[in-house]
Amino acid sequence: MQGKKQLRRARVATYEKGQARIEAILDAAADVLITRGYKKLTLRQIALRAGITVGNLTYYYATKEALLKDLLDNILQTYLDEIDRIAKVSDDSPEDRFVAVIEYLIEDLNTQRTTRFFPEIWAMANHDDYADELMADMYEKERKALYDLIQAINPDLNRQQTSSLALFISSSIEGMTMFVGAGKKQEEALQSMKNIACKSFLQLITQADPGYSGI
Amino acid sequence: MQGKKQLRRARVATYEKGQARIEAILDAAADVLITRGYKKLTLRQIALRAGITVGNLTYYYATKEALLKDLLDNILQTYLDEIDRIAKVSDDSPEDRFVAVIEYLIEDLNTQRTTRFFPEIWAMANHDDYADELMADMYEKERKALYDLIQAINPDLNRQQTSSLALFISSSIEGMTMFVGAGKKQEEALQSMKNIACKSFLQLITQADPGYSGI
DNA sequence: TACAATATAGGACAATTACCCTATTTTTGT
DNA sequence: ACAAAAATAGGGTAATTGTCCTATATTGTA
Repeated sequence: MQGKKQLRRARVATYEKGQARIEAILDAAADVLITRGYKKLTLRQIALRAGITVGNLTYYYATKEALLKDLLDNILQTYLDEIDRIAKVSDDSPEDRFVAVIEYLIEDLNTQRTTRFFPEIWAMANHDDYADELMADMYEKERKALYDLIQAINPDLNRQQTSSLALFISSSIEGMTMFVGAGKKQEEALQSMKNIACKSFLQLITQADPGYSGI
Repeated sequence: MQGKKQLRRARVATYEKGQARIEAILDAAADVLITRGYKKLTLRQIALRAGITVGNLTYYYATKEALLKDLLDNILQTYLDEIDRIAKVSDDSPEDRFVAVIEYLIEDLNTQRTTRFFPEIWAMANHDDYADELMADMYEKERKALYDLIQAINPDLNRQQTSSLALFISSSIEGMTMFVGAGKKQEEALQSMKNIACKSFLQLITQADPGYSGI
């Protein structure tokens, strides 16, 4: 039907050595993307960083596209797992869990992995359907976690209000990526941002008359 | 001293034709960057879009780097001019001017020029010192405009509090770039975001006891 | 109208890229 | 221990890239 390549994923590595190699390749790719950027994310750079030859690299990933898919899957899943883990700690009150999630997301900006990787993905998503889809999935799940927490804090909010708040909160935090945290000029401002964010978000959620009914 | 190229800017075009050509080149480059992304931003693509030959293109820009500098300067300056223009309308109350700036920034997300261009710049800034510097300058000026408005609304806030608020507000809005507006799934949410943002930001500014004094 | 400056086209170039192919080495199950 | 499978290395290739060069065409002005 279409002229696309068949192999959309990594070769199935049966031996332990092969499995470890695939991990090493993905680690190397992430490292190149973070330190050198998407433009320099070449098979040769990846192979070099992984300590193997290009021939060996293409044995595991027949196409660069397949490698990229695995790389994105891999990294985004890490973040989703962490969000789920934190949001589901049921010991604390909804407010405490909400604050914990917000603080985790903002503190995560202290890692170069986050501050460098996400802008690359956002740019990729502008022109790569797969990256766009995967990113949309991730943020949808993040908003779902926020949605549930907001509902638990203030059940009087309707669906529309809760969704809008989740979207506002999620995008607010993502926006800090370019300004605070690892390697940024406003690095020391991270604590202030946490304080303002928590205070402001909780105020939005708990106030009786939310004047942002939407549409 | 260093082996860098000399020509950091466009050739000085003395004739009208040359001036118009440089504009056409920058327009074409912006178009390619927005529609195809940084990876496809090649001299051949730019020349094609501008309707000239590569030979002619390199006559005006001896290096790709020089073209990129002019391109970034050009686009970022557009945004700065607009922010200045709006913030300095002195007829209205500080609150009204503040809301006008916030609404302008969010409504601007309805243009593909904004939603596509900025993620590309953010990614570039991660690995290109010039892009990083230029971007930092632009946002610093944006925060300065917000700083003045916040101070006018609530003079009781100290420097630290005002700066933190400006940073929070600015980054909050930038974060919406990936989620609402032109070509995004949450496109219809733009109005909700405007409402929530204005309400929330004004609340932060005007409340008597800001518990986010920071460091 | 000449003529010098400016603008344009077209091709050549070395470097880099993703991908492919084949020969060789290493690993594993029997 | 041995054969089959898996893993690895190394080189080859066509396509694309930024830059350079030279020959014409166009323009403004003395």
